[in-house]
Amino acid sequence: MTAAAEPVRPVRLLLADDEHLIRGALAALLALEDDLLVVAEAASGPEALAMARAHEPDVAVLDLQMPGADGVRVATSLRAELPGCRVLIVTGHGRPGHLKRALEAGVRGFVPKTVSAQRLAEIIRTVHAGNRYVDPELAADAISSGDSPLTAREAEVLELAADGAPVVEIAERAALSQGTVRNYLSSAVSKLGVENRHAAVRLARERGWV
Amino acid sequence: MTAAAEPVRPVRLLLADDEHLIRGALAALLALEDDLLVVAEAASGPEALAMARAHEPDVAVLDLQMPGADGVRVATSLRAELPGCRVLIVTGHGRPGHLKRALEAGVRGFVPKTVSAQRLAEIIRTVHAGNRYVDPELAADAISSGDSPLTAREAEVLELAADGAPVVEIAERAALSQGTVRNYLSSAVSKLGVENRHAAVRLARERGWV
DNA sequence: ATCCTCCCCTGACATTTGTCATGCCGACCG
DNA sequence: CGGTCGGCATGACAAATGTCAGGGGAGGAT
Repeated sequence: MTAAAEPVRPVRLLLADDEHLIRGALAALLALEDDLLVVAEAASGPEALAMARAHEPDVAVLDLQMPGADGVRVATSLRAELPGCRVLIVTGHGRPGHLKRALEAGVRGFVPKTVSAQRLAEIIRTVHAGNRYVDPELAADAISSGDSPLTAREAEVLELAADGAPVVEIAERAALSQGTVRNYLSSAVSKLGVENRHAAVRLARERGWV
Repeated sequence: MTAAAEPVRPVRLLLADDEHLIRGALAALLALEDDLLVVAEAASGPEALAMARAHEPDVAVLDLQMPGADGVRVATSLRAELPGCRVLIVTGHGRPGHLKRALEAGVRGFVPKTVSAQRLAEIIRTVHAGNRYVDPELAADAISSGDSPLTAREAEVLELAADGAPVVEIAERAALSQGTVRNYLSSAVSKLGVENRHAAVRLARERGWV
């Protein structure tokens, strides 16, 4: 484990996760790999962004759920500001919609936290080399969930219905008649094959369609 | 860091978390402490129970959300089978109700994953010494959220309503008239000060009242 | 013992939500 | 050009949900 014999420049990493315990542990484990170097850590979305600007890492390893701005949002900003920085998203419970949003934001890797640290190190190298990596199981979920069958208005109305607001309020906010709102809701419910609008909201959220 | 000079018997730990990445990292970090020894790991509730029976650890460090049986359920079983084994629950997003259930199950410690590894090691020692430790912020949340204002039946009906089932079905499963079911739902809604039953379900879940 | 309060339960009524038949408009195709 | 299809929009009707007034019983307080 010497330096002179290894002229390779290490991969510089940014680690962002709001759970100190995990972030610290992860940093310790990744530090064991000779070719990886953690140059910055962050506990929130905005902090991750600031750290990235300051340290210009090669790869940013971001947790999906963080206070301030989630991993995907950070990735979007990073894409614009630091095009050379690859983004790898790590997540606890991977919902199909997140993966889709993430890929659209230019994220290069997407893995659940169930992988081992060694595997993660490999994936970091893969991503750094310019390749993509998404967890096969999450990918399968995303593909099977497919594209949204909802029309623009249906999605809009469903979103307004998300917090349990009554139809009158939705109608007002969407500048529609109550009947029309019910119609879109009903249509969404039948397209999604669920019992009522609340289940529809849940499903659409899971699939990332709202 | 030698052995002969330190005759203390290390604290034997069981680590249970379904996220391999985190569990592995945690094990590595805790291994750095001379007086802590990870003797078993598990990725699910039942597995944690089996491991505990086999290795009889001094302290079980359990994640709250695991497949099979959650941390609190495991703690309950452990309490009966291995009274000498202290339980410490570690959780990502600490909802007030969980803490209450955990303490009732005889858990000795309850901390969020935002603590540092060093702090966790200290807390493990605290718990092993027979003392209790709960994260101050979580404790404050739990106290401020208070006890459930719902009666037994109200909670029961609300739980049956949780997956969006229609009233008729709830009435059937609870062996009540539809009117009664509506009544309990309505009562719960007004007690919780929310708009409709779905919001009530969400709130009650958050507070741990169902 | 009697009152009072709280919980459990019910049916009738008003409101909200879900479903249906229908019309309008723009896009695409023959 | 005329026809057809899918998205947008509406109101009338049926079904589910929420609200109300009230009756019966258990347990604690006076």
